[in-house]
Amino acid sequence: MMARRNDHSRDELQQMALQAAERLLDEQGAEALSTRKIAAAIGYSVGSLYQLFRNYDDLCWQINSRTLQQLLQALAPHDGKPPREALKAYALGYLQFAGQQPQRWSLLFEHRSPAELATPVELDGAIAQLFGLIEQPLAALLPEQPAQEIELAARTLWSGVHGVAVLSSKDKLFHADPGSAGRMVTDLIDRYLDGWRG
Amino acid sequence: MMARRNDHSRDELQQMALQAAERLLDEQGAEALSTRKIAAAIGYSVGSLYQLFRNYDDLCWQINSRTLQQLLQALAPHDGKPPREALKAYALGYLQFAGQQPQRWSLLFEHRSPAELATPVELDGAIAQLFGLIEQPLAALLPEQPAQEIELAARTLWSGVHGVAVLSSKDKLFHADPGSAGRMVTDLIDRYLDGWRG
DNA sequence: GAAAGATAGTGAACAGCGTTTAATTTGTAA
DNA sequence: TTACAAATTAAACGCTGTTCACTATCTTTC
Repeated sequence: MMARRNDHSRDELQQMALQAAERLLDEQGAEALSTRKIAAAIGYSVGSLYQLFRNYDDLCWQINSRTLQQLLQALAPHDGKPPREALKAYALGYLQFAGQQPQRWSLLFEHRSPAELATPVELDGAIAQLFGLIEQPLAALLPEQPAQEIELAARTLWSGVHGVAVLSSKDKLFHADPGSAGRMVTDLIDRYLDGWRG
Repeated sequence: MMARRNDHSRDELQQMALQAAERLLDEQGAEALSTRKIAAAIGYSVGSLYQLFRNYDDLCWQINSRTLQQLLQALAPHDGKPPREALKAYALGYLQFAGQQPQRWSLLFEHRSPAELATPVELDGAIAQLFGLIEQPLAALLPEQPAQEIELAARTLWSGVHGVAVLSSKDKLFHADPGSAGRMVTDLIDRYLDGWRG
């Protein structure tokens, strides 16, 4: 009744585990995630999980990598818009994603790994990709600025949007109005961009 | 050789525990914090800790409350400055604090408690206090704006600064220049404020 | 001062966690 | 059919937060 070798390939098993983990994450939060629960959810023992993932942090990173891909996909449709609208649409999409996927968002930005384990390059790359997305409309809006200035402005502006998303997702903005976060990011973008005109 | 009732009062013990916890936190990170280590550090057993704190989250919240007080104290000296300088000084102080106390900062903003446990009012109050600190110079800079608008602008601007601090403390800004975070927050404040002139 | 009561303090226990490993089952190849 | 290799498991280790019966200590009362 145990040890079925050809039921699923390694990759299939990996996908099954990640999906089960994401389900648990969504339903019970990051605190409740555990290797044993994930293993039980796919009908395997804990030890088998360790043939698919190097350790628990590796598993979390793979979830985060998928989350980041989904986030980038959610932002993609706003590609062709006029620069300022594109920036606002990215920001609102960012906010919306954080609001709709609170647990995955939380795992993405709050998962602490032991200091000695470095975050995988793949994850960092996706974040860099996100910054790159912002640079394009920003460069269009500030044509006289050198690339380096655009780079810094993109990071500045997007850090700001990220900050709103973070505090908003934790209900730390102290504003009863649920739409205030949206107004805040569009306001931030408008003011910041207008500030460059002077 | 055990059970010394009059060596320390309840309050003394509580302070000892919090100090020991902060020391462990600073030296080994939030991951390494544990009730047993804290108890051992003050020469008591685990069970005794539970007479001082309702649970581990309560202990973390008390650490966070102290951290927040220290942060507010670090910002206090910039009270009297001209509005725009005050805002920048607050922002730089915020950044500096995050950089100098990375572990406490991390615990403050990333400690996840089981969802059913609500964050204590005391903590929320300190965050509200922080927002209030920003509203003053902002109101001076935008005298024609109604109080509600100032409130929202303070949250917007400070969320932005917070975002820079968060990404900066995690080295997710991808900027070799270590001073770039400082330039980013002052840039953010300047542009945002200038944006209001139009 | 002795007895009684209250409480600070203990340490073992429980259930859970991530992780490793010896042993076993399975599929494949000789 | 036998031998080998790989997948899978169960048990174990050391850790975690938390609880609880028990003991040692102090305080109060007689």
